[in-house]
Amino acid sequence: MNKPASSDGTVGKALETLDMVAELGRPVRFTELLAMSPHPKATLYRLLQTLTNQGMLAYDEARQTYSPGLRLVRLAHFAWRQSSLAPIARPHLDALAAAVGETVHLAQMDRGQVLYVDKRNAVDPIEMFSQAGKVGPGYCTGVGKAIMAHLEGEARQNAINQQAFFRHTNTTLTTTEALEAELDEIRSEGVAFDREEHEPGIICIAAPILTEGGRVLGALSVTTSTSRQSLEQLSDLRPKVQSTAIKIAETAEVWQFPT
Amino acid sequence: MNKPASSDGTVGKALETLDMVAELGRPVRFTELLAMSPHPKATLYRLLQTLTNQGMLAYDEARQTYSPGLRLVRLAHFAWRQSSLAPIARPHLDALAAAVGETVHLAQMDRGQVLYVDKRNAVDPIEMFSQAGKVGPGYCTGVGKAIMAHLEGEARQNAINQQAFFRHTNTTLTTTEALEAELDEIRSEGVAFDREEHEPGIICIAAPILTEGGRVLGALSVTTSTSRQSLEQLSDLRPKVQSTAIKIAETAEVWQFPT
DNA sequence: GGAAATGGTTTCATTATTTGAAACATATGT
DNA sequence: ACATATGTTTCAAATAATGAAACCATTTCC
Repeated sequence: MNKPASSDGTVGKALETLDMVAELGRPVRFTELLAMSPHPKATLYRLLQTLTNQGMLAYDEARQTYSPGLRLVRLAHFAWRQSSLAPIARPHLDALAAAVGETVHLAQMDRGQVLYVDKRNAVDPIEMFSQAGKVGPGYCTGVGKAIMAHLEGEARQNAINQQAFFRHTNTTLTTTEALEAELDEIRSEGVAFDREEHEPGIICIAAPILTEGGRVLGALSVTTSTSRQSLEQLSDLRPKVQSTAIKIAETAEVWQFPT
Repeated sequence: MNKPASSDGTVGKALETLDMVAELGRPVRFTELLAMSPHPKATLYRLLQTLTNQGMLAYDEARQTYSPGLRLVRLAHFAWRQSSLAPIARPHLDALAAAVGETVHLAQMDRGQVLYVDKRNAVDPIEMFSQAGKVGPGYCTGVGKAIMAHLEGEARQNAINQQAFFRHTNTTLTTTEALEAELDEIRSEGVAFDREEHEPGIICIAAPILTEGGRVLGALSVTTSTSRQSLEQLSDLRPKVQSTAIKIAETAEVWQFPT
């Protein structure tokens, strides 16, 4: 009886494998996967075959490499429409972006990481390179902290435990204690700031999107660089950011968005 | 020994179930799924549990409903970047859209259906998975026919066999014979037209994206309405559409896009 | 040219997971 | 309280997954 980290039978293993391929972000050969996989050759081979049959992976005959398959794009379309805040938040994000003229992000939490579900880029007519679907760390982004600050009890501990606490810059919070203190602060403050904790020169203000009952659905942020605005200037945007968050929450409530 | 359509063991069943939930496009209750599922109660129950654990489905406690989960969005991000033509085609689509001032679609084939992987809308800018990830029929869209026309032998028959041949309008092709004749025509012509076959008043011109070796990677189209342009006017765009298709193919070749 | 290595695929007896009818819970309505 | 609809758990039987090893096909090295 051995415990392979965490998995739901064969399906779990298959999906873990799919993740491995996807997160590499480039075509991979069988052998390379074998090296990082916990499974023996034959098992991995069949997992990959199954995933390929199913269109979850694409196999390039010529190069003998695997990549994530297009079936995922199709499935994600539905997920994005139904389970993300993006469709609901759209007009509000548009308005906010127009008003502040800076980059605006909309994010939700997915297994301890921040998942960006929509974005407005002030200047260029959209960096269409799929920002939706990108993931980022929770402990050193404005949206991540804003969301975590409003998680309760177990969910919060869970999220905190999943953080990597890698020191990206010298302001990055690198301990659970520091993060917890910051989250309490954010909770009472109502907004979160990213003080160059993820990337030097990049700062943001973020507000949680909270339901009537206090459940956190996601967060949104306005991001800028220290060369353009100071933290103080950013914090002047608080009313706009918060009211946008509230409007999104209200719209979600009307639409009966699942929590 | 019974043959449940087509499946790869447990993983196949799980993914089929995931598809079912996703394609309904709205939250579903257990019982509703049970009705359409080939599996007994307990089996379906556990499949759903597994998928939920894995983040492929989201379960709304309050409403007791399942929806596609956000993990899909995250996975699809990678799929879209790696396995779709969209990143490669981006500048070319931009240019074409600017030149023609009409809606431009980029599509690939996924299991007999047209999968739109990018879009330019003359007016409003795009949101990621709202357009990308959408699927449409193959037999009555310009892109669908353009792609199928350049599939060879078995692949082509396969694609044809997967068509539903539902009569959307009175110009819709509703038999394999009619479609095959049309595909031959398209192949020799080089471009495909949608003559209001899918929606009344909507017409388009589409060109296949072909590799050096004649393999079809996808197709792109310019869509308009009969109130704005006639078929004849649309066909004047042929040079622009075709040269864009060629440029995309060349870029794909340089980038070693997997076929 | 031949040997060895590399990378991918298949076999098959063993083992573990999945299965599903039925019993059990837990609401929701009468 | 009763009935009904819906969701969850049990457990022996059926099935599918496993993985060591053999196999096949290329490429690389001597």
